[in-house]
Order: sequence, then C-alpha cells, then structure tokens
Amino acid sequence: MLTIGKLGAAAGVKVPTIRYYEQIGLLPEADRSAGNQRLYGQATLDRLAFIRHARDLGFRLEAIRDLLSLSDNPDQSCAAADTIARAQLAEVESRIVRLAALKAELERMVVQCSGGRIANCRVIEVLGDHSLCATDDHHHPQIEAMS
Amino acid sequence: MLTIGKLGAAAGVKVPTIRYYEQIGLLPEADRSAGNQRLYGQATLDRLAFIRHARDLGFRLEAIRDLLSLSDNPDQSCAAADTIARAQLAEVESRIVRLAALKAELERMVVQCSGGRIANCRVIEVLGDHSLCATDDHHHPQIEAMS
DNA sequence: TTAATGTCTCTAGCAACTATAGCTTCAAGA
DNA sequence: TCTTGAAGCTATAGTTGCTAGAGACATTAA
Repeated sequence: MLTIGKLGAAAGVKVPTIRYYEQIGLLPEADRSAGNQRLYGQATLDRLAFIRHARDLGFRLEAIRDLLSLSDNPDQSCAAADTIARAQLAEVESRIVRLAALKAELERMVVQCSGGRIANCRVIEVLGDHSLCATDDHHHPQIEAMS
Repeated sequence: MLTIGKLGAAAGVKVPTIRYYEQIGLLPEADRSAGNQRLYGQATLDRLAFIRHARDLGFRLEAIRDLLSLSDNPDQSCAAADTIARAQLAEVESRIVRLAALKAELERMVVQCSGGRIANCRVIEVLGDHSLCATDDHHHPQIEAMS
C-alpha cells in the first residue's frame, strides 16, 4: 500500500492534486491507516496515471470523468470515447491555427520595432490601432487560443 | 459621451468586463452622469481598444498594464515594450510546439480506434498506459500548452 | 527521544472574467 | 404625463484546475 506522497511520486502528480481529485470525485475515497492517513493500492495508481496522461493531452477534467466511467464499463461501445478524443483533437487543432495567426501578428510587430522612443514604437502603435493589423478579422477575437 | 453599453459595443468588450477593468485599475475611474451612470470619451475608447487588441494577441493583463504605462510615457525607450512583445511571441511559439505534439498523439489515438467495445478501445488503452504513447517524454508534462 | 518529515483538514488565492440578485435610471411610446 | 422595458448600478459568488498557507497530528530515522 502506498501513502499519498508515494502515490504522487509514482504517478507524477502532486499531493494536494490527489486530494483535490478525491474531493471532486475523480478518485474514490481512499482507505485510511490507523492514524487516518490515506492508503492506496495499484488500482488507484492506474486510475491516477490515466488521469494524468489525459490531462497531459489537454483533456478537461469533465471529459476525463466521462472517459473514466467508460473505462469502468468495458462492454459499452467505443463510440463515446472516440467522440471525446476527436473533440479534443479538434480543439487542439483549432488552438494551433489561432496561435499561428497570433504568432504571425506578433512577429510583424517586433520586426517593425526600430528600437527608438515609445512615441514611435511600432508595438504600441499596432496595439493601439487595430487597422494596422495584418489580419482582416477585426471582429472575431482570437483570444480563446490562449486561455 | 458614451454610456458603458455603447462603449462596450464600440470596442467589442462586454459591459461587466469594462467594470472589471476599472476595478483592477486598467481603466481609470469613469466620470458619472447625474444619475450615477458611467460616461466615457474617446480617450477611454482608445484605451479599451488597445487592451482588447492586446488581449486578442494573448497578452496577460499584467503585461498590458505595463504596455499601457509605457504608452502613457512616450518619451521612454522602446526597449521595454519590445521585450514584452518578444516574450509574448516566445510564449506563443512554445505553445504551438507543445500543441503540435499533443495533436500528433491524439491523432494516433483516434486513428487506431477501431470502433468496437471499450474493452478493446485504443483511446482508453493509450490513456491508461503511457508506454503506448509515441512520445518518449514520460516525465515532462505538456499540459501547460493548454491552460 | 527527539527532530524532521509527512500527513491531516480547512480556508483562501490565482487569471480573467461571467453570472446572479435586487435595485435605480433612462428613453420612447401611448 | 405615465408606463414599460431596456440598460445601468453595486455586491457577491461561481468558473477551471489547481496551489499555498495555517495549525494540528502521524510516522520514521538517528
């Protein structure tokens, strides 16, 4: 049996994060030692590794909750898991596209900066006047690519 | 003079967001009408457009605060603004790299899913066993690319 | 035995908003 | 002029996925 610290080390997850996952029901309530400390077996380690891998791939906790419940019912159809993964892929692809546009704009900005006074700074100027922007997309914010 | 609703419409920013920006000091306290409603002039519209454009480019509010204070002092050197913009560019580039890795992994996952039962689902399987993963980077999470 | 480390619960904080509740003010039509 | 509906006001709480702190108890190594 593993203490919470060992479990965290084994799965690459911080201790408070494990307690947080338990709190929101992503991990089951742990068994306790005589001194009230959490104890874990292999099943929880596997589950936590699953969660961490999914988080590494950018899945949200709610999606992971769904994937876990699918994984707990191995007789169901695979379609739901496939759908979640494809949605995640689409999300990642769309972020990449938007970030590429941001990158182009930022590059334009810094390349044009000649290093003089703020009064002539291209960075400040472009930020202040959207019409100096390369994109023609003046009304569809691209900010979702970042958050 | 513009009411807060008109200002928001003109700058493409929601009304509560404007009040929030005022609260955290990104926008100055607005003048008020006889009935205590906020009133804005061109200067605030410009400032808000600047903020929105910078947010669209992914700058954090703290960075925008710095850029605004630079913009308020046009005699200073441009170097600080340039540094902030280059840092933002580096951030965006690094996110793109990490998201590209996520994308490759997700594509591998969904392509391999043959659409049967969960018990044989490649998506669930790959998530549960990191060693099935294409990356050799088992200990450096890529999650920062998303958040 | 004692010191250091680990664990416990609970609460608050982060970014950047968004939503809600309950109120007041304003603008336009009848 | 009255009325109705939209827009505005303040204040508080919620979102996501943790992270940090306080103050107390448990465990382990020297």
